[in-house]
Amino acid sequence: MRADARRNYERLLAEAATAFAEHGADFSLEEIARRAGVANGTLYGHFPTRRALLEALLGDRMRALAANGADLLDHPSPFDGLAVWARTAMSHAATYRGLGTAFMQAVQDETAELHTACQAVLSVAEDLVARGRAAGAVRQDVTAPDLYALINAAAWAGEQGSAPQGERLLAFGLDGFRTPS
Amino acid sequence: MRADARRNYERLLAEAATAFAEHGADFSLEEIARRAGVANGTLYGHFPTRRALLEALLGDRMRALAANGADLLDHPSPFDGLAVWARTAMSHAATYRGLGTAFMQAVQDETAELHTACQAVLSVAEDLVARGRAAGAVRQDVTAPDLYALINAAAWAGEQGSAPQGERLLAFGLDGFRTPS
DNA sequence: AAAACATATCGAGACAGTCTCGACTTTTCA
DNA sequence: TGAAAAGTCGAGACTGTCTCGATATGTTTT
Repeated sequence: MRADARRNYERLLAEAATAFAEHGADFSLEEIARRAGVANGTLYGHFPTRRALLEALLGDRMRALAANGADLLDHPSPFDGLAVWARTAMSHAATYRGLGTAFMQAVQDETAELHTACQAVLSVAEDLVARGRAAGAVRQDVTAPDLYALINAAAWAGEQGSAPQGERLLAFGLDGFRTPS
Repeated sequence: MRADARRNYERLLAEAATAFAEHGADFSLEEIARRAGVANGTLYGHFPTRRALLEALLGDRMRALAANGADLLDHPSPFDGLAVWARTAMSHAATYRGLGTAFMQAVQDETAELHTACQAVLSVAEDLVARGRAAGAVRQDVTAPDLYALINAAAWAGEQGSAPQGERLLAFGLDGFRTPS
């Protein structure tokens, strides 16, 4: 990769990160290019789609999230392990406004840049849920997609209303996953 | 209201209803005007904003939903009354893709055309939740905004994934609202 | 150091959408 | 019938997405 290309690439990522954080994940790409001091064709050269840009920004963190979930399979309480991970995952999904939507779409769209990362997350969710079910702490009818949907829906609610509202929703949902005593 | 104006108004509403149902609530207004055989200025004359159009399409149903909730205050089981209403509310919010978002925003934005209708719905939610709490069927820390957020978040999840996924999320969330036994 | 090559960048332009506004047309009713 | 009121039209200003050929820049070779 040429030196100037690398420079522009980094600059674009940096501007995108702050713009998305402040204004949501559907902020104008044209404006991001402008802020990075680059023509918009250059932006599209590096990131053919908005999702490619998101993958570049979030891919590592998504993979870290999957790893973190794998670690929590050792947690003394299967239920708490799952709950802790779910809260972490939700705060990831709340990094930028609009991310929950992107994650829900990416997991279904094979061609999405984020697809692989989302699959990894879903697979960890499956492991955590399976462990909870096996331990009798989680209802038998709870599935990994349920957990994934809950996490993203709670993040979405947090974006729409207030962050605490999202957290409350997650907490109630997780309690709904519990085996009734 | 002039006869031709009324005709155009109705025609626009009809086209909007089918277009929104098929393509979601952010379908092009320009295209709706075209389908109604009217210039786009005419559409904007009748409905200054997209939300005004949504209010015209959904206002009555929202008010009916509030009335329905009031009736359910008589339900033999406070919890089931709330649950039945929540399911109805969710299927309302799933009428068009993108509606959950509109409802969440409308309840906060005083100037939104849907604001009053959403307030009415929220107020019924409050009554249903209060009754459940009083009967000991619903956790003391559950609030009307929690219920409203759950309904719309579940509708959102249904849009993103599949409708059954949305219903599952609602069911788990409602179970999370239950007083633990 | 300059030529030759590969790589990036630029920015105009095609396209779609939102929204406004002044010129024009239709309805209404006195 | 003919104003006045009411409504409609559609061009045009604006923002955004995305593409592509001309141009410029960095890198490698001689």
